[in-house]
Amino acid sequence: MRIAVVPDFEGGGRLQEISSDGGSVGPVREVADLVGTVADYERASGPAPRWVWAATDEVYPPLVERASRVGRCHDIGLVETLLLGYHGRFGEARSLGAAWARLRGLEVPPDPPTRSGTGAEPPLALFSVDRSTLPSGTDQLDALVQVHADQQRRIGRLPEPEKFALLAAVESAGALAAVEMAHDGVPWRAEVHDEVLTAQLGPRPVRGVRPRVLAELARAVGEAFGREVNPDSPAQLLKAFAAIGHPVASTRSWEIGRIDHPVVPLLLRYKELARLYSANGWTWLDAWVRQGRFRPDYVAGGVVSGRWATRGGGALQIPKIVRRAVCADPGWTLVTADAGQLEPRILAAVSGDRALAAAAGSEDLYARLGAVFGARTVGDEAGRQRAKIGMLSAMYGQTGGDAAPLLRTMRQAFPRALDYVDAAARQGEQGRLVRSWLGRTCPPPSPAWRRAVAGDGGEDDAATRRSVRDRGRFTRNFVVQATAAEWALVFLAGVRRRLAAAARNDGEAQLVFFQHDELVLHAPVSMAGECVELLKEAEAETRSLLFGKTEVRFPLDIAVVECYADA
DNA sequence: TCATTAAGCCAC
DNA sequence: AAACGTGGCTTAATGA
Repeated sequence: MRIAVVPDFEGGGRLQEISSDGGSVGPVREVADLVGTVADYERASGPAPRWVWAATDEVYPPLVERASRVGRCHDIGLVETLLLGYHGRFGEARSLGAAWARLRGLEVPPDPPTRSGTGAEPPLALFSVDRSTLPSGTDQLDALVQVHADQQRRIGRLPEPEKFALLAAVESAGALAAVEMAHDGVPWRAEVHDEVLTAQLGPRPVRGVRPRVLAELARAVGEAFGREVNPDSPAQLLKAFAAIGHPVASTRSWEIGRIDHPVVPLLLRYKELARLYSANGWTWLDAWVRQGRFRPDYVAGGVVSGRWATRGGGALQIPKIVRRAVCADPGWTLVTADAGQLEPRILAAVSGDRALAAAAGSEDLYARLGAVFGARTVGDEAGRQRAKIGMLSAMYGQTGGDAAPLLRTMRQAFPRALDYVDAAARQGEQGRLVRSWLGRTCPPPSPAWRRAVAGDGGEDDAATRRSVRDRGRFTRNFVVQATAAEWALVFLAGVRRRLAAAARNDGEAQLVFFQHDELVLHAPVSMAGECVELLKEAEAETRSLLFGKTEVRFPLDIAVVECYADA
């Protein structure tokens, strides 16, 4: 059963039961207490409803705020984005109002501007404002029901409707999880974070002053150069290096690291610490951690490949050293699950390459590949490294450095896998679209790209060739990265469903962090074993839902730890 | 003065 | 070893 719901933003709303194809509809219900009504439906026996609403990030937060969680939903905006993308219409407006306008042949309203993040500040109003793009006077519930029915029809007409329906379901489930994780937050010990910072940088300075260690390093860098230099200024560094007889093309760490001069270690250390200070220092701590929780503002489906993005807080780039501050509450534990070597395993599964699939049946795929790259023994680390670079080159389109001979070896040993990514690259270079396993579609090239490639001769040939190759690398990587992202979404949805079933009462065993191919659960110590089992079950389910019977394995690196840094 | 761009580095 | 995909975020530099 599906239930379309439109909140009135005063605590109530209107609902209507609909069939899954959207065809038959029940009577409209008007309720004053939406939270209670949703909870009643979720508690009722029988199959759980799938809530159909315009946008999860608008409708769901007030429910979660009042401890009313749902199992499943259909997010009209996210599904519209996927459907538009499938037909090469990436970037067109995706709101309910836009979809309704297209359905009715009316002028399509632009999407409302995205709200900005609030940092650690809690949202002001319990019920957010109505950001509907429907023309005033339109029956919002009626529009919702019609657009939903239309989306289901459009999915049904696709070549592989079941796959796309799965994609729509997990994209929506991800949106639910994103709201819940933003609410629950990552357990974060500010005092541990402060200890890490103090150990690295010296005590917290007053506003506007460099921490002691950074100030000392900056002074030492200046002395080594024989002139005053702001180490934060690439332009000044370039001049300073030229002045000491070591001209460099850039001030990137790896390039500077090759220079033999006493300033180099000082500068590299400065860069490392300056990064920590500015990106995840005390300012970040003040802005993003409150009452022992870091609450990232996730943007489900925010990346073209289907990965998530974040708005402020940089939750997807938390440096390793800072993870020391992520600690379970007393009596609780963290259960982390990392899908190791996910992308090459995905390539093995989607390409159907027998040899690669066989290697992907083992725990360490790269080690198994080592033999192909001249490793004499199983533990030959150099052979394993060559295998890894060869594999990554195939998936990322690297051609420089040592990649070329390794790629030739890859092509010989794993022809079908290489054909798969090569074909995607060719499609891209021809300006065509490529899709993930479930049907997420890459954006088309820009009009400027098409003009340049169509080429009336006057264009810069080298630049055009480069943008063609860039596009090829993008589509080459897209087919793998986007499928890996949907593996992660299916997994996430499975874990989330199992956690809800395992909950003994509200608030137990939460999903608190999701980072591309890695999940972190925060659970009472007594539930750790249960969580480990549930993660393994979800992996098995994910594998079979996506790829049916396959030799490929997706081994999870699971750790039960007090601190994330120990995972 | 404020908005935008470039460079650089963090994560996967 | 160092021109290889997706991003976010910060500072310096540039421009209106």
